[in-house]
Amino acid sequence: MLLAMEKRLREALSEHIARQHGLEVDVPIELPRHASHGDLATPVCFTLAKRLRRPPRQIAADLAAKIPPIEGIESLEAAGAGYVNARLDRSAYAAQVMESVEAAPAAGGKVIVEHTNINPNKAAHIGHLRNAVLGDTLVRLLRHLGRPVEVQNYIDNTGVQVADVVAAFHFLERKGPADVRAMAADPSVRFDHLCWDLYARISERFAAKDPEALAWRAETLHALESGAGELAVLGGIVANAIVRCHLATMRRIGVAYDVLPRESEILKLRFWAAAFELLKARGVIRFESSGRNVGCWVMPASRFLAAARTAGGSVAPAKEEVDPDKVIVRSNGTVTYVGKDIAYQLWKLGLLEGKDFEYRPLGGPGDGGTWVTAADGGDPGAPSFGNGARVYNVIDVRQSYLQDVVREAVAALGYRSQAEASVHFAYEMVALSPRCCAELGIDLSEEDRAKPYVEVSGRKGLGVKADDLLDLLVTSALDEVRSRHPESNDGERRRIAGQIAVGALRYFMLRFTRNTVIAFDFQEALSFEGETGPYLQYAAVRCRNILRKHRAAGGEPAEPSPAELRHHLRDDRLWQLVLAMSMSRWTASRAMDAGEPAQVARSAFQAAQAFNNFYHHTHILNESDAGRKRVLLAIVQLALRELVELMGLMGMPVPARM
RNA sequence: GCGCCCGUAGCUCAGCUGGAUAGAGCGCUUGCCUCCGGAGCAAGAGGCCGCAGGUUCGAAUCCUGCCGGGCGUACCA
Repeated sequence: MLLAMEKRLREALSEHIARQHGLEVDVPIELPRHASHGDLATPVCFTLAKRLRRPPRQIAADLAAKIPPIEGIESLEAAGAGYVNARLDRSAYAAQVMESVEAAPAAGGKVIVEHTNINPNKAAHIGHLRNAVLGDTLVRLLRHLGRPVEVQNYIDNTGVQVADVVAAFHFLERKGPADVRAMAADPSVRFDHLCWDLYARISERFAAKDPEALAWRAETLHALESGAGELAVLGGIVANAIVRCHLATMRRIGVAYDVLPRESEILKLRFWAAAFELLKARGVIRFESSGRNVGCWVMPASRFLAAARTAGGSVAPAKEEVDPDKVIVRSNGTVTYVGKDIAYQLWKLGLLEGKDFEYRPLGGPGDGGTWVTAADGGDPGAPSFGNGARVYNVIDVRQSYLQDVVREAVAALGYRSQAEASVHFAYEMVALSPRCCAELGIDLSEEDRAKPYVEVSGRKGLGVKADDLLDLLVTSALDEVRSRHPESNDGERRRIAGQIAVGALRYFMLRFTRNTVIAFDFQEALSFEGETGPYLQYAAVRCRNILRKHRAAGGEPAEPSPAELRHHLRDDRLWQLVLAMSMSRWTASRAMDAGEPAQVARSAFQAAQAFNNFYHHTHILNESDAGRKRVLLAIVQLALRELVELMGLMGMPVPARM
């Protein structure tokens, strides 16, 4: 509704300016910070002032006086040094907002969002949670705005990281497929947590350049890539079991996927071979017959380094030993990670002709309708995936360089518009605060101690596991619920505690903007007071309590008459509340334009604050004026709808009570 | 060296793409339950928006240069 009014005002102003002054200008509309400045405002007269050579205040006054009436807008007035402030027709606006939810605008082409992408060799940690929450919120935002979305979670089941854990099982632990399978199936063993420790153990050997361990790794990696032998079998067991663990963890926080494209199928179906031919044929990569990268296929730096491009071509290496060209195929003929990623990106964009996966249902407990790639023998009834009009890769900012290479490779192949439609949805890492390290009992190196925060490291086993954090949140929420609801049964208390834990976690991951490093701290993450998820949930629960009590007392549905709305919305406080509780679509749209899910979090918090303030100042159920009571109850319903909508965008559960 | 990001209240962060008097949470001080649950509300103290120039009607926001910090820059993923 707000979005529609904003649009209407913008169009009316720009039309009038075009007619009156013959100027085509962008009319920025903003929400004034102070209620006294109206409901919507524009500073457009400041830009007009220059071109018309007249003082902005005069133009504003002129505009406000001469513009024909706009439906839904009660008045326009010049204010300040040259603003035009608009006041909405309160009762008309409120009546519309209260009666209907705006339908989502028309959809565009399919959007693919790839997120989570955790190496299937150990438990998920807090950094992965940020990725999944950000990705999932992006998905919810897009769907809310009417876009068809496909969610992909790429599984690198043949990479070094899996190989390392497989090597640890086989060579270090002397476990065979049967043993590992049994461990993975044992409900008393947290298999992903076990692998976390095992991975850290064998990584120590690699870090020490232990030649024996390095030989194990090479042998295992080779076995995984060829897909033959006991090590390969072990690899399949480990990766599949860990993927199940990750999906279970993500299910706890309400994150699901449409399809899991796997590296093993990409290898078997030879996606890379097709991409390689394309890259060679179109001269995107070249074979090096001399120099540092002799025997490799490389992508010249001028292709992807912004500096090199703007400088007009060749890159002058600062030092001889730095070669900015990117190796795509190694001198031993194997393809690098970027190469594989280029092939995968091409497939996602529908540009890898003649290559496609087959799929089968993931199956198993709680598969949630997820499909997984199959090299052959796929389900003939499987949907088709890939071929997106737009692709978001949710990957942390440290991968920017590689993502640039992938994108520029797509562009260099001649697919400019598809490259434009490939978005690296980057975010900063989750690191550990010094206090967090101390609480985990980690003794830091001299070097790390000097830093403001320490990076999570799977190799060092340094980090906070996602499940552990969730368990802590649940325990903490459970204590709170127990003390508030001594009468309710254990099952219900657990359910509520779970909802609070998820709400707290998701809000925490979203309240920081994408390029803020989160220095993780238990005290902050476990807080349920102030700007937190439970604060929002509690505001919604309050709405529900009021409405429930009203119904229990035999109250009528809250449908204020137009006259009642007109009368009672003269109260600025009530009007501001109506306005604040009708912004979700505007917020979603702004957040999407800015590519910043944190704006949804912010906005939801502000809505909850506005409601809580209202709640404390206004008694609703014992209001004696029947008309005013209907208006107040309608506002409560509006607030509930708004809060549920915004929390839904963030994937936060809304408890019935708490 | 080069590239990207960050520097705003004691701490953690917002700041709607250049607009009106720079905001929130935590912490601190002080109030608020005869009333819809206090996971709350209200008030207060706390700011050379890293520094210096520049652009303009107007700069926390844009440009340049410094000073701090982080991350990249692998024939690892």
